[in-house]
Amino acid sequence: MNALILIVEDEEDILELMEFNLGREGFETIGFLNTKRVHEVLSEENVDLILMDRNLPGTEGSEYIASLRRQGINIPVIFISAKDKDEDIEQGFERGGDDYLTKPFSMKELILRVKAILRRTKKSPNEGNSTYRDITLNLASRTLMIENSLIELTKLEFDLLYALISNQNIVLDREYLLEHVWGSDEVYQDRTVNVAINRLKEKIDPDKSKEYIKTVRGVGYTLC
Amino acid sequence: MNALILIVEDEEDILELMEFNLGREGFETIGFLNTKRVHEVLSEENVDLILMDRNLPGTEGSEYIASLRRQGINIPVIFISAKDKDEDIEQGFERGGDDYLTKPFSMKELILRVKAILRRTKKSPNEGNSTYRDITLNLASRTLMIENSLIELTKLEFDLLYALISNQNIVLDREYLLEHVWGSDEVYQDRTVNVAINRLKEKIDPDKSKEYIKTVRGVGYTLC
DNA sequence: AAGTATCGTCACAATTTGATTACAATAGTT
DNA sequence: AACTATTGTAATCAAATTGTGACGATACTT
Repeated sequence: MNALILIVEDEEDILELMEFNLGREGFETIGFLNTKRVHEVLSEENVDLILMDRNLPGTEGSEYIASLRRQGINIPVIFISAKDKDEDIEQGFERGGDDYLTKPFSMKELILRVKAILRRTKKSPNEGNSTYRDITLNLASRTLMIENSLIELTKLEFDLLYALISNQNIVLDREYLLEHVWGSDEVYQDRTVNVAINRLKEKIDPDKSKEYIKTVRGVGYTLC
Repeated sequence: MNALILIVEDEEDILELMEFNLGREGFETIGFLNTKRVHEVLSEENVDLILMDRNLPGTEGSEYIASLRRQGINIPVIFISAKDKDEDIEQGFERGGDDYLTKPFSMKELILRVKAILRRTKKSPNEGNSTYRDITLNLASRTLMIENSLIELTKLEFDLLYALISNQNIVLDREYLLEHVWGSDEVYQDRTVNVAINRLKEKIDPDKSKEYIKTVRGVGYTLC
């Protein structure tokens, strides 16, 4: 999954150049000429890094970032600005910037700094995250994302999906599931699993178009 | 708990200047004129950040860092070097640097960059101030501000909110909370947490309009 | 194609869980 | 010591979750 970088830069040609170069490195980019629709996107998309110009029409970039920080939005930010005085740089960092690049800047250096930040902040693959196709399970927050939309699961449903997702390509029989998901002390019927699987399917694929969970007749269920 | 910064710089007067300025900002520092004893210290002390010169007697700083990285040591590194060519900077980042400052540099900027990196990588929340949405916890004065108005919390309530706020997006189960907020010596019931959470909710959101704390049925509570 | 075993689905009941309130116990203050 | 604030526990209520049985649908076998 490629990192998503949001760019705010009011000079259209510079913006294009940045998007082109970052895109060539395999990053996804969303560019804006001002901050108007940024907040909207931040709440909808999973942005990994923000590149922010400071001299923007209307808003001042670093003030905008400061307001994001006050809202508890801690996405990493690199300021890219012609403001190169010591006080300017100080202000940029104090308002929550992670790095500060002064114009004119080299594309190469920008890319290096982008990578350095993402290397630290982007959740390294499968650290607390389990994925299968377009499903992402986050263990810590106990949340399920399917195609960037959040789906609420009950505890049982979550544990069940986690068992399946961490045993991809392995058919889990009902006995195994009852023991590992439900817990071994109580005694349940095999049908209990059927119904639970069903309720899970209904939540993660209401249209029945994805077929995430495959039934293996006579044995159990699997994600494959 | 102050951050510990390890510095390798072969020019003695620059090293002293750096230690003096960083010390004045409240950082602990350990300075070296070469890399000889660095590894030893890294294994004994809990170093939060390394400031590394490149032109050192004997070793080349960035090569030394590269070897640390190969050993799985991922302490953040800021290179501080007179090598300012594009290729030099590229090499610095590729060998595992998090930032690159070219000599001559301003102490102010160094401190800002140090803080920016520690803000992200150090586990402890930044400077005793934790925020979430419009909530601000001040650890030093143990006070809580919500939308510019002061709210009084009891010790338990404060500690509980602090646990939640410093683990945003992570569901904390009752066992964890009892151990970390209440303390592990005594034995309490799980319900105790419910009641405490309730009292906290009542104080921080009497109208029940904000929904700061989310209940995760069957698991625990989270701020998200 | 018919028969059988297995599974999906639905409705309902049982259970679990959390919120809330009241009250008792404890600690800290005057 | 009396008072107050704080906190743990128990009881009650409401709600979400989950287990079960019934039955139709589906897949597999012959």
